[in-house]
Amino acid sequence: MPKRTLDQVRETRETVLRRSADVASVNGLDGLSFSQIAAEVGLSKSGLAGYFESKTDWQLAVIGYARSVFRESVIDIGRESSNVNTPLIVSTCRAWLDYIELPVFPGGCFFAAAAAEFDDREGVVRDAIRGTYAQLRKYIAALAGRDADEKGAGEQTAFELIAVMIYLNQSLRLGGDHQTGSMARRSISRIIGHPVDK
Amino acid sequence: MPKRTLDQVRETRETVLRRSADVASVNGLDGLSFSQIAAEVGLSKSGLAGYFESKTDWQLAVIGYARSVFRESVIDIGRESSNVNTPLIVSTCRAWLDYIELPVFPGGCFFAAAAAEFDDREGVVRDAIRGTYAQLRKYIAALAGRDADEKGAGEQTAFELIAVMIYLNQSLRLGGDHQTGSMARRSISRIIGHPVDK
DNA sequence: CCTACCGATCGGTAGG
DNA sequence: CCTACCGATCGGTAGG
Repeated sequence: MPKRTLDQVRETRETVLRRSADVASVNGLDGLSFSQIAAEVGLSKSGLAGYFESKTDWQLAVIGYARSVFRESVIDIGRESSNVNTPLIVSTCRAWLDYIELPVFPGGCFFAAAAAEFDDREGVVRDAIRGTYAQLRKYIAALAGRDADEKGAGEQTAFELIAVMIYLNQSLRLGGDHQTGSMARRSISRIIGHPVDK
Repeated sequence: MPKRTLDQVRETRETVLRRSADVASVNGLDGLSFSQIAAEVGLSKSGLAGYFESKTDWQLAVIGYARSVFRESVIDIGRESSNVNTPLIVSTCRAWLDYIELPVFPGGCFFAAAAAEFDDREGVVRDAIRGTYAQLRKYIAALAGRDADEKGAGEQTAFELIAVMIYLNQSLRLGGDHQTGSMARRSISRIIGHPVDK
């Protein structure tokens, strides 16, 4: 008979992953250390490490968790707030702006940070980040391609939208630029052909 | 009488900074370690550390060196290759694309990597990176504003250009996307109102 | 510019 | 899930 129920284990794991994703959004996925996160969630270093096979396995689990946060904060909210006056691409861009500007993760967009950190290192972590971006590009391209004239216009729109979102995120995190928000909104409105301001 | 001439010291320092910038473009500015770079340039760890007051001072020197590389590779080449058929904004974008795609630094754009790494950490390193972006934005906005109708159009153009360049860089480094180059060129051509392909 | 060292921290494991 | 340990590496410094 286990000392902790399966639900308790699941809850601890959830707490660990949430805290890990928050820290990784600021310090990077390599900036995660077992000892630091363990202290923050009230475990011993080895107690925490026991939840994962290795640091890489831990990083993959954190990426999976961050993906679920992005899905809930951007994709799902975008779907729920679309209506007859608000096409899905517009409501999704609004949820996306909120995700970046709130920000949902304390270090801003988790995937912008993770991509820059791992984009030159081969391995399963980079593969997971690449897959996340590929899936996002495909989803946004499908939304944008619905009311497009030319073939390939959806892909082009998705490329430009992601570019603006990444630079908006970087500029907000770096600080010192008070025009960023309005310039990003002007670009997004032009790219999707619809005002993005509420 | 010093054992090494001032020119030799300057040459060693140049070698150290070039190698440091190359490594930092891949592993990040925090990924630099005295022992690793020292071994690569044939110095002892303390021999290398003696060139700088601290690791932070070293990172600032590397940023300054990377700035000179960007200036020579993008700003200066852009100026030299402008002519009656090629506005400065166009030739600069072409040099910029080369800087990213060659790539000049083995890890792609040094400043895209540095910004993502330090954008959440207060201090002189972040300040230096922010200043570099601010200067670039101002320069590009001035180029783009020359033949613009509206006021503020130059700033908007600079914002969108940098966004596309950053995402082009990220997508190339992450790999697996064969459309990136042509999509970036299509965006850039539209943003500056002039075909960027040679 | 070198060797030799400092304390701190890392990921990981042994053993319970 | 804990304590206690491993070898490796870090930035930095003492002393020459």
